[in-house]
Parts: sequence; structure tokens; C-alpha cells
Amino acid sequence: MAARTYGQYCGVTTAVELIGERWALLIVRDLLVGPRRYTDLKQGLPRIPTNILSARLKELQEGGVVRRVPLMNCGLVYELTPYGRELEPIVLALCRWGSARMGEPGPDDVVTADSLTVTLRAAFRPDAAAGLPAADYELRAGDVALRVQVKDGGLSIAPLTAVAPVGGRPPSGDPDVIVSTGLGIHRVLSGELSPGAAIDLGVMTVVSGDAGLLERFAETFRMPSRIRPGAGASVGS
Amino acid sequence: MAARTYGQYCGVTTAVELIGERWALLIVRDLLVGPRRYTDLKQGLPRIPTNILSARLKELQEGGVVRRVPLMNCGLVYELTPYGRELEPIVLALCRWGSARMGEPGPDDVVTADSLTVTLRAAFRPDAAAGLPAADYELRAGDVALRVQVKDGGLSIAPLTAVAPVGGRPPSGDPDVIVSTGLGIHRVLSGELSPGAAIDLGVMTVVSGDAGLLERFAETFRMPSRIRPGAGASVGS
DNA sequence: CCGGATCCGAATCGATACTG
DNA sequence: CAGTATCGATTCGGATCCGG
Repeated sequence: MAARTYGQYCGVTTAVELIGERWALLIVRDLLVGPRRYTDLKQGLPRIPTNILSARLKELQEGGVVRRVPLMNCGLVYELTPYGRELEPIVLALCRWGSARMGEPGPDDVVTADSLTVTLRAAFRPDAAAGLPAADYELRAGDVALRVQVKDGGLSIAPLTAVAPVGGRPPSGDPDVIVSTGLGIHRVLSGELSPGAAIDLGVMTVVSGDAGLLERFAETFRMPSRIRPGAGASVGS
Repeated sequence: MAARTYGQYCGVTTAVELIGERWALLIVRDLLVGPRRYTDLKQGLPRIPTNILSARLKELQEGGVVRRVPLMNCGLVYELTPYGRELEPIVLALCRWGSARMGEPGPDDVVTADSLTVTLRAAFRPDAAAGLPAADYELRAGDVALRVQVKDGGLSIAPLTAVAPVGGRPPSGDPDVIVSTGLGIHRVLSGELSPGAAIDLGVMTVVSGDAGLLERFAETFRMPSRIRPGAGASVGS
């Protein structure tokens, strides 16, 4: 033990010892959306081996990042501690940073409800939203569907795919617009494609409702612009 | 290949694929201070195996985070690309976050010039500094010595141990105060100890100059308060 | 079904030695 | 100085299995 530490007395080092192991930060990402059962996490991280999931949960608990909470009606959930929740701005910033280098989705890449929720939170611009009237979107990407409500400069996102998880109240009424995208929604979030262009290219489809609202959507949610991957590559053997 | 990817189309996932491998973020941390030679990095990360260092540098270059720059007078340095430099606020935030869980230093823990420089940048409070007159500190911790100058709400830090690295100009004149601490300087940065208390306990020693300046130092640099590690522990088998 | 534990081959990491 | 080569020690990934 302790052989796998970095041997430095530094906050960065301590932080990566707490959340730097493989899969750890993705568990944190999903828990930022809400408390999750073991099985929820396994579904949200389809490629994680179960032994790794339980090992990480144990380590994150020992680090005081995650807490294990028994539920009244049998079962149990994992949730972030207050200390773990302090990672939210960091994870959102990493999401924005990484988005600049997302190329085309691989054939096996998936989008989960939690990852899309975090992505939208990362892309949300409260100042832009404050200047615009309320809007109520239903977003479908891959096989997840999200209800996204922007009101009074605030954002609330609820999953529509499964039964509402532990703490959520299901949204009521109908959305103003239902839009379906492939995994290419990021091309709109990055500003690479205007909503109109995305619809013309078939990247986005308006299932029902007011297509004009999508311009407002694109103003409310925006990721940093993408970087051509070709720029700094070629390492040379 | 691609077997070791996370299989998700998400900014967070992309980010940890770029900088989530072991040691990678510590390399970024050191490069945030300035361009570094291979050997500098090896010294600043004493426990990194050399094959891992070269593998990480290669990966970081392929990811467009790091660039390899030949020097005019023979030799070469690694430096962050503009994209890599965008990690600065994230690394500083991680430094603050992790600092809350740094316990006592282990017997083999070291403090390097670069890690201490990043720590001070992370702890720097420009708004507090703006309200105070300029100050010029020399800080010695472990076997590193740093010249820390606060002026007009700005911060500049230069190492005094080795020859000034690549881009640096050596500071001129004498500091207002020279203070020597063990690795326990973080107990002052965290506010756990006032400078006076730290001196009384022998955690800090004023080598020369105006000890009164240390109060100003403690106001200018502050980490989030520490968390009792006992709070959320005990995982239970 | 939920919440894991166990086993094993494959890939990675760590330490040291060596080289242009 | 700037790495590569090698090899044992860990860890990861995938699958299976198990108690409630």
C-alpha cells in the first residue's frame, strides 16, 4: 500500500489520488445528476466491469466523496457527499474542455441520460437564458429522452426514458417542442451548425412543436468552439 | 486499441481520455508553471518511471495538449499548447479541492518548486491582494525556495533553487521577508494556523525581514478550510 | 432483479538497466 | 540529455457466480 501514491505533498496530487483512477470521475459525473443505485451506475457506464465499479465506490467512500445511503423502501443508493458535490464546477469545466476535442462518435459510442444531462448543464449559459422567455424542450438523442426546462434563468432537466429516479418529480404538461437528434447534437451545441442547418442536414428532426424555438435553444446552450484535431498532431516516431 | 476507451460520446469522457491516465495531470501541472525539459519533468516528478513519462508526453502531444519545442541552443522543451493552457483553472480548482483532504505529509512526501508554485497560484486571492500594498516574499519549504511577489493585485513567482528556467527573468533586489517552513505551510494557507501561531509552534521560521508581513501573506493566499477526514469514512466490509 | 464477490487472461505500471 | 528495453508486480476487463 502507498506504493501507488505519487509521493508529493500537493493538492493536485491528493485530488488525483481521490478521483484520478480509471472510471472514478465518470461515476462522479453520473452522481452529480442525482443519487443512483449500483445498477443505475452500471447501466449508465455500460463498459465498466462490476468489480471495478464496486472498487471505485469503495474508494470514493473512503475518500469522503461518495456516501452510501440505505433507502426506506428497501434498496440503497450512492450519492455525493457535500465535498463530492464541490466537484461539480470542475466536472462541468472538464466537459466543456473535452467537448472541443470530440470528433465524430465511434460506432459503439453511446449517449446516456446522465452524460447528456451533465453536458447540457455544462453548456447552459444563465446570462443568455436570463434575457430570453421561458422554454420547455423535449430532447431525444440516441435512445435517451430528456425534458429540459429553462425558466427565470434557471435550468431543470429530467429524464423521460425510465421511471423518474429517486428524488425526481416528473415534469407536467407538454413541451413546447420535441426534437430528435442523433449523437450529433454536439454540432449544434458547439455552434458548428445552426439549428436550421442541422435540420436541413437531417442531423436534427423536429418531432412536434415550434421549430423556431430551436434558435433560442442554441443561444441558451453553447459549448466552446471545436478545435481542428489536425492542428497539433503528428508526434513523429 | 479503442478497447480502453469508455465508449461514451461525452465531453467528460473525452477529457479523461486525454488527461486521465496516471501521472498525466501532474505533468500538466508542472508545465503550467512553464516549459520544461524532459529532465526537469523527471526531477519534478521523482517517482515517475521514465518510460511512463515518455509515454505520457507522447499521448499528450497526440491529444494536442502538449507541444515539443526544440531550443535554439540545443536541447528541447515541452510546453502546453493553448488548448492545454485552458486546463489552468481546472488544475487550480483541483488543487484547492484536494487541499481540503491533505493530511499530514507522509515521511517520503516531497514538495517541488512547481507544485508549490501551482499551490500558491491556486491559493492566491486577487481581490484580497488588490486592497493591500505590494509585498515581496521569499518562501522556503523543504528544499525549494521561491520568490513570491505580489504587486498591483498581480502575482509572480520565480524559483530560486536552480538556475532560472527557460523563460524566466531572475527577480532583482531583496525580498521584504524570508520565511522558512516545513511542509506544513499548508496549515497556514488553510487558515488552520495564523502566521503568529505557526511561528510559535515552530512550523514557520522567519529567517530575516519583517515578520509582520506574514499576516498580509495569510490574507493574500488562502485555501479552502480543511475537512476532518473522519467525517465520511468507515466503509464497512 | 439487486448488489455485489470471485476468477483469470490481457494490458498497464513501476523499477531498473541500458543506449545514441 | 532524452529517451528505449526489459521484466516482475499490479490493475483492468470480461465473464461467471452467489446470497438476498
